Amino acid sequence: MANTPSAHRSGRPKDTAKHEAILLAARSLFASQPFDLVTMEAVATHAGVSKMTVYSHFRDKETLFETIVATTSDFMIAELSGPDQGGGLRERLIAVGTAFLSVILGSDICTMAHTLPSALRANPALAERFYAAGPGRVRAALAAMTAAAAKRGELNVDDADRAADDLVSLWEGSMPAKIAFGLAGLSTPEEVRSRAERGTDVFLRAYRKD
Amino acid sequence: MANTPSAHRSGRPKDTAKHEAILLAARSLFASQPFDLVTMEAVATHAGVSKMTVYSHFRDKETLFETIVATTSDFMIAELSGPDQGGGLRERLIAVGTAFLSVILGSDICTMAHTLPSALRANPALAERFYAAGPGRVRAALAAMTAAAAKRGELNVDDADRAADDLVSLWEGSMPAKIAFGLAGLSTPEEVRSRAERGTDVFLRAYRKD
DNA sequence: TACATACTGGACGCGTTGGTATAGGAATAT
DNA sequence: ATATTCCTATACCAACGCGTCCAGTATGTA
Repeated sequence: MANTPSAHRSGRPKDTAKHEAILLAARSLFASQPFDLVTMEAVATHAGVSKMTVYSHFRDKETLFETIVATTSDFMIAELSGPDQGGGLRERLIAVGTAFLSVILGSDICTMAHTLPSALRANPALAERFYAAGPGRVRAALAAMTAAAAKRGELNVDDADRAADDLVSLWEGSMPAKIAFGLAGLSTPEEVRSRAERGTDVFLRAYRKD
Repeated sequence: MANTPSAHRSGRPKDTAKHEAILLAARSLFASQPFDLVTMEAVATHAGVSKMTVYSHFRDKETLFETIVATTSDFMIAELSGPDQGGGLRERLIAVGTAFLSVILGSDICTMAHTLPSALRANPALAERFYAAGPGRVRAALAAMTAAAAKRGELNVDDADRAADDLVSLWEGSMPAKIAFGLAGLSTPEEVRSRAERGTDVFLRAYRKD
């Protein structure tokens, strides 16, 4: 667990600015390279802090990494729980798709999310939590939305889970693979929006009630 | 480069069986864990061979890894260059999809293909080659197929590249992500076939000429 | 002021790993 | 038979990275 700077009885309190600087530097480094290549020395240097200070705020490297993952996971959940209600089906799907893609393709999380799995072969529980908080959560929500739309007669879906799978796949396209291979960088908000619209339209062409 | 066992002028020739054993062990290890965690000692032990023998067959760790990647890449190309001609459009697409998915989801390549990118941040040329030999090659072939089908009036495609992207995405679904996160293992041939058929059908529903 | 805690900077122990050196034994071509 | 090359086993080196210790200094509370 992290040593969150809390109330002290006496003495000099921990510098919360340094705490944040360490987290920021660590996030940046973990996002740009796999776990094993990130050195605690680099984290300290990048944060403008002594290595001992890093160890004073976080017990060890794994604890630091877990803290980053946990806060990132929380951020994803917060991002995705926003757009629930809205106009028509197409607009609602595009809104969810935009929120999802902006996290997956448009933030510094994206590189980390794709270097994470290979680094977490030894920690499956954490990987599962990460997946559940991200793509898994979105798919579940989308399955519910498509099922409801089918009940209203707007869509023609046999299997809601598979339909949700298809929709997410159409949104993402080949971007995750390209990012994982280092052949694509961060997407702009315009690209994200465009992908969400196009994927949604293709999805509706395949699943529309005619 | 690999020291392929070649003709000798005199003396004891290199044992090709050991050469293969080293490659097999290395492939298995590189497939199950990222580059940095694979030790040459483990390769030697796993191959039932002395560490010195490994270095006698391959100059260093990177050369060994490159050899694995190159042969794997060649294997992908060979697998995918098979199904070109066939019956109707749907059958041809399903054939290509099955060949593609059986490599991506059904062979030991799949785990390596997803641990590879994070290990190759420092070697973009190799990553690009690997991508081009796999998904890139399929996408190019599919773009040509869909463009031809559109010209024949069978499909309604505005952008052949994007259509190919959509088709591959529908084939893959969430499987690459799940594999990367260790939440899914090798797929059976039946699952591969099923995914190829379903993805193709959804694609055709979205892009059929009506 | 006195005390307690945070931070720095460097040095270091320890384990791991890539790669080398060496010595002895085994297999094969000539 | 002999030279040559392969293979093994072990010891060894250098580099690296995590985590710790320590002495000194800065900065807060009581």
